[in-house]
This record gives sequence, structure tokens and C-alpha cells, in this order.
Amino acid sequence: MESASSPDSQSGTDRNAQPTDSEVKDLGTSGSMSRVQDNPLSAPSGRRRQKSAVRMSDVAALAGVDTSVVSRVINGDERLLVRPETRQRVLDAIDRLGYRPNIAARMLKTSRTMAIGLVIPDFANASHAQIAIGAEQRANDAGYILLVASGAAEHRLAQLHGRVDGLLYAIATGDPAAPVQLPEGIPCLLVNRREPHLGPSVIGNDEASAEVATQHLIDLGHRRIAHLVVNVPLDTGNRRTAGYLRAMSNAGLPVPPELGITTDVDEIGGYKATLELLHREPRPTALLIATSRWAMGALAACDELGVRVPEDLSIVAFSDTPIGEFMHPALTTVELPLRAMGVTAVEMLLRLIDDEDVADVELDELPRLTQRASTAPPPPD
Amino acid sequence: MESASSPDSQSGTDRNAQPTDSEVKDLGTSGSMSRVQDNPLSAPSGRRRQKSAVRMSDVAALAGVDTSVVSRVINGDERLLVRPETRQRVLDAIDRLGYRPNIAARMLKTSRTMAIGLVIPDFANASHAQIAIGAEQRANDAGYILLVASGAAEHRLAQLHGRVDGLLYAIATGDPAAPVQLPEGIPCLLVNRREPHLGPSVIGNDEASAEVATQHLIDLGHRRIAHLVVNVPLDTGNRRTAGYLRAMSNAGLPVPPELGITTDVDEIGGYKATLELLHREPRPTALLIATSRWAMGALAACDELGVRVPEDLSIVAFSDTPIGEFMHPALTTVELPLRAMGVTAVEMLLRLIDDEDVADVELDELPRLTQRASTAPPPPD
DNA sequence: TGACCAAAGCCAAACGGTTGTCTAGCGTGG
DNA sequence: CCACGCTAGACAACCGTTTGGCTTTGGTCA
Repeated sequence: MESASSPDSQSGTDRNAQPTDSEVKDLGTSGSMSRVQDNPLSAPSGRRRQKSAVRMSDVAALAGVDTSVVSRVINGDERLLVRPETRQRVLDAIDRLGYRPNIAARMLKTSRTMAIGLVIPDFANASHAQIAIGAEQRANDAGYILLVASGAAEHRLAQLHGRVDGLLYAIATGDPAAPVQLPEGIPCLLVNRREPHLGPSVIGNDEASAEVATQHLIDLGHRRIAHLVVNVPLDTGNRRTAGYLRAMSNAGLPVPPELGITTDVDEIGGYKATLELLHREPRPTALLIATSRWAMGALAACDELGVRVPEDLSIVAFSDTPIGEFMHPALTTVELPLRAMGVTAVEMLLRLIDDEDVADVELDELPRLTQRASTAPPPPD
Repeated sequence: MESASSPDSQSGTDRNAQPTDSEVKDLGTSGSMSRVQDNPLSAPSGRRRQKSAVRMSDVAALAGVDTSVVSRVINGDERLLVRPETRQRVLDAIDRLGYRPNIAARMLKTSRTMAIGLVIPDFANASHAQIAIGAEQRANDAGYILLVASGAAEHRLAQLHGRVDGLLYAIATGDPAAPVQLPEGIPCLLVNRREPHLGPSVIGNDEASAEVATQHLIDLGHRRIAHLVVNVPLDTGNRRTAGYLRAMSNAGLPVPPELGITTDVDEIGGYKATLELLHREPRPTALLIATSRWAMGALAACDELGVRVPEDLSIVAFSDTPIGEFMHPALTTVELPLRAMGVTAVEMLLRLIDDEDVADVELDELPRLTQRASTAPPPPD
């Protein structure tokens, strides 16, 4: 309740403004006002909705059959032999009455929801959006609906319990000391992160991608290559760092005392981090950047300091949206298989739902580097 | 940072306690332990999920009360007078067993889901993300979970039926000839679009915003101002066009024969449209652009043609992400109250769910223009 | 002491489907 | 002609909660 700030209090002109993302998260978790209403177990207290009013028994009555026949017609139960004409009567009755099965009753009886959940930290993150797109597609093909929820992981995971048959989550914590409480008895799969203590996972080829990107810079002649890393403990960043280090080490290049710099996930983070990097001595001649949003911030920082890209500084970024192509200069990027990750995640989850075992998956698509205008040989020393 | 562990984590640690106590197993309840898990072939029709396995009756037995008491304790039913000590026994039992209510059963009984749905055309669209953020926040405060689904409207609306108490939708059709089939018997609210035949709606102050943006350009001295419009029939675009026209007409300016140009919704759309506009004679000196992504494309097009912004061409864009601030040049923008729209939409929907009437809402926040580097007086003619 | 009342819970009927089992016809082979 | 198998569908027992109504217990008051 202390959050009197209007929901859109972002001050567009101030680059040092608090990231609006954290506002949202804080608001989301600061509940706990009245403990009775906040009881996470309690049932809705409101009035009852009027419901669709037409039940299966109505259909059965109109068709002159038992509800079991209706049910079997609807669900295509091949065990039952139903005469075509009866079947047609049932279908007609369904149509006449506009009957829709009651999902809750079906869930209760079958303990199947035909939905799968995707929990993400933030709707405004392009990577999650791409993952969601892939996941939604695959889920749909399998007859499931994908339900996306965002916010504090524990709350969402708990709230989704019972509403979905399985859960994908791309949450931002790798801290085993304060583990996320996963809902029990429901298949869960971690996507775009690998935290063994949190269950099976699907990830991209981050290490190879980072290596390819770094190698590209090395091939251009760069030696002082900095690496922007997100400031929350995510293994995704660690894997990229590993690829970066491998490329550096393979080339016999010294790794800077500080590999890179950690910061927030939005444009401002990239902006601030780049400002700081550009003030270091010796100044790096190339940057490996994790997201498109960061790259935007980095370009803005360069612009502000009069650092030319790519003449003075080369930039490679991981691409989570097509936006890099339209930046100025157009960004050299490594594509991340985010949609494929969403697709694969759902496939794995479906297997988990069917009680099959799954092993961790690392997508093995070859990293694709798209060279554009933001990379060039380093300036003469 | 993602989630400061909540104070109730004490109960979380007990959650893993298995009900090893004999009292629990003595409950009987047809505990057919012979339910063989290792013979998946014998259950071809439907393999059963293990469910949470602990039911309210288990809690009741452990606490030595009736399920009705458990239910009333959980739900804080004030009608029931329950002794504090009994109440505590129940709460302890819940905790010991790690009991979680079966959502489906509750839904069935109460015909309430405590969820609201948001259907959007596309996860990758920043506007929808902002709306979702606002909506998720407000829904959460009200004890609801926001479930976001994307894809073909009819499919999603149908699939969500029965899983949510109300539905927000921001779908991309204004074609009354091929109307979207709204699920009956469930409150629906259109967000960021106004289509009277599709039900109540909440929209932003698009017309005023467009007018303010256009006026800004006019004040700078521009006379040939073009307007990029999306190529699907959305009233949102129409309202903006209205504001644009009003400003032009108030200033006594001639409206170009073609107001603007329609194109796709992503960066490429903005790019192509701008290329085309810049080849017109006479060339416009200013652009009013609908989205941040389009603006990116527009800037790329200008760059390609050697058109300088703002010296040769001024650009104002509606802002759906903070990204404009980091473009080159930094974009002059009009803020859209997207998060507020999400918040208000949920508030209205909650009223609809409670069977109250709602009227269409147009958010009346004053348009906020943030002038940055992309606008300047037009070049001498 | 009996009537009465409140407190504290118990009972059982839903909610709307699903699905294993049972039955009424009916054709058929022995 | 009778037993039998098959077809087409009827029956009924759940699934796990909620909730209106009923019962038991004990205290109070006339």
C-alpha cells in the first residue's frame, strides 16, 4: 500500500532513473496486508457466476441418451460403440444448446488440465517473448494451451499449481541457498538456465555462441575485449563467459583482470556499464554484449562520449530481437535459438507429463554470426 | 533480488515433511497401494498423475475434525465458530501434510477460478508487454493470477473459457463482418482498442497524444508532416489520425493527399514505409510514428538515404518502451499510458466480474511529450 | 430442574464430468 | 431351441470442495 507511485512514473528524460522493472516486482510481492484475505489457500468468497447453464445432462436429455454417451462422443472414446445416427443426434444437441464442457469438472475428474504454464520474470524481456512464442506454438500443436505468468517466482509457481499439467520456468535465481520452492507433483522444466538442483533444463548453445562471437573479434585483431555480464547469478551468463574465456585463451590473449562488468538488464544497464568500461585504462577495443537492449544502451554511451563504432570500438551482441539490424550502426550479432528453445522445452515437458524421463538438453544448432557494421579491426594502438 | 524470501518461509521448510505418521496412513480411504506405477501398458486409456495425494479429508483426519471445519478454517468462513485451538490443529495439520487445495474441485464448486485472462496477438509486441505488466500487478493485488495467452483470438478465447473469471483482450481486428466469437457468460473487456460491437473497452488518450505530438512539430515550423499508420483496421490508429488531423486543421495546414502510409508492425515496416515516404515529392519534413520499433526502422531508413535527423527530418514517436531514449538521435516521444491501461482494465474487469456495470473508459492523463534530439525546426525550403 | 440458547462441529448434498461395469436386445451357431 | 457373444448404450461411483442445515454439548436463566 505504500506504493502510491503511479504505475507509469517513469521519467523519460533521466537516464539514472530507477529501472521500472524493479518497481513492478516490488509491487507484486509486497502483499501481505490482511492475512485473512492474503491466505494463499483460501477460496474465492465472491458471488457465483451464472455459468453456462447448459450441462451435459441437458445435451443428453435432448439427444435422448445418457450423459456417458455424450461424454464418449465428445471425447472420441473408441471403446464405446455408438451408432452414427446417435452420434449425430448428440452432436446436433450440443450444437443446438451451445454446450461447452465444464473445464473444472473435467479437470477434477481426469486430473488433467491440458494447459502448461510458463513463468517468466518479466513480460518486457525480449528473450522471454521469443521463448514464449516457440513454446506457445508447440503447446498448441499438442492440444495444450500455454499460460504465461510473470512475477515473483514462488507466488506464480504456487498459483499455477493445479491449473497446469506442467511448468516451464525461466526464473532469475541461481542461489541454491534460497531455493525456489517448486510445486510438488507437477513436472517442471527450467528453460534457458541450467540449475541442476532445480530440475531438468533446456538451454541454448551459449558457450559456443560466445566463443564464436569472441573469435570474430579476435580475428579482426582485437586483444582487449570486454564482456558485459548480468548482475544476477544466472548460469546462462556463466556459460557465455566460459565461451569467451575459451576463445581468449585459445588465442593466447590475456584476460583482463576484470572480465567485464555486471549491471541491470535494461538499456540503462548497458548504458552505464559501457560508460564505465570506456573510462578504463587501457580502454577495451571491443565489447561482447548479452542483449539487444544492452546494445542500445552501449551505443548511446559511445555516442555520448564521442566514441565511434566501429572505428574506435567494436560491438558484438547476442540477439534476442531483430532490432540489431536497425541500429546505428547495424549490429553484428550472434543469434540465440530462443524460439527453438521454447519448442524443445514444451516437447520435453510433454514427455515429463507422460512420466517419461528426460535428460538435460543443450540445443546444438551451430552459432550463427551475422556480421554487420558494428565490428571492424581495432584502431591502431 | 528477484525474490526476497518471504517471512512465511518457515512453513516452507516443513513442506517437505512426508506424512510418515501411521495416523495418516490409517485413514484408509481406499489406499490401494497396489496401484502399480511400473506397468504403464495396463493403463492405455489415461495414465494418472499422482496428484498432490493429500486431500482435505487427510487434513481433517489428522486434525480430528470434519472436512467442513478444515474448509472453513482455510477460507476464513466467519459463519463458523471454531475454537482457536481447533483452528490451530487444522493449520498444523495443513502444514504437516503440505496440503494444497485442489483448484479444480474448488472451481467446480464455487464456479470461480480466481484467474483472469489476457489475450494478445503477439508476445513480442512491447505495447502488450507493458499492458500485461500493469494488468498483472493489479490482478495480483486483487488476489487473482493473470494468465496471458497469445495467438489466434478465437482459439485462445475458447480455450480460456472456464479457466478464467474474466477476459481482457487486445486483438487485432476491427472487422465487424467477421466478428470474433466472444465466449458467452464470461465478462470480457477490450483493451487499447474500442470496438463497440465487441463490448466495453479501455483506451488511452491517443487522440490527444497525437494532437500534442503533431502540435509540437507544427510549433517547430513543420508543415509537411506525415503519419505512419498500421495496416490492420485498428481503431487505435484511427483515433491517432483524428488527433493528427485536428492539429493540422487547427493550424490551418493542408493535409497531404495521402495522410501517411500503412505497413507492417515490426521494424521492417517502419523501415520500408519511411523509405517510401522519403521518396515522395515534396518530401515531408516530419514524421509521426506509432511505435518504437517503427521508429528504429525509420531511423535506419534515414541513415541509409543520408537523411539527417533532425536536420532534414524530424521524428516524433509514440513510446511503448524506454528504448527511444537510447536511439541515435534520442527520440522525441509521447508516452502512452500502457501500464495504467493494464491496471484500469483489470479494475474494470473486476467490476464486471462482480456484475456491476462499467462504461467505456478513456484514460485522461495528459499526454506527456518528452522532447529529445529527433525534432528540430524544418530545413529551409 | 427444565427450557432455551449459543458454541462448535458434523452430515451430506451438490458442482459437472468421466469411466468401469452392467444390461437389454438381437443375430447365430450348435 | 438355447446358450452365447456382440452391439449400443444405461448406471452409478467417483473426483475434492463448499456450504446449508442439523446435532451435540454445556451453560444460563427462570
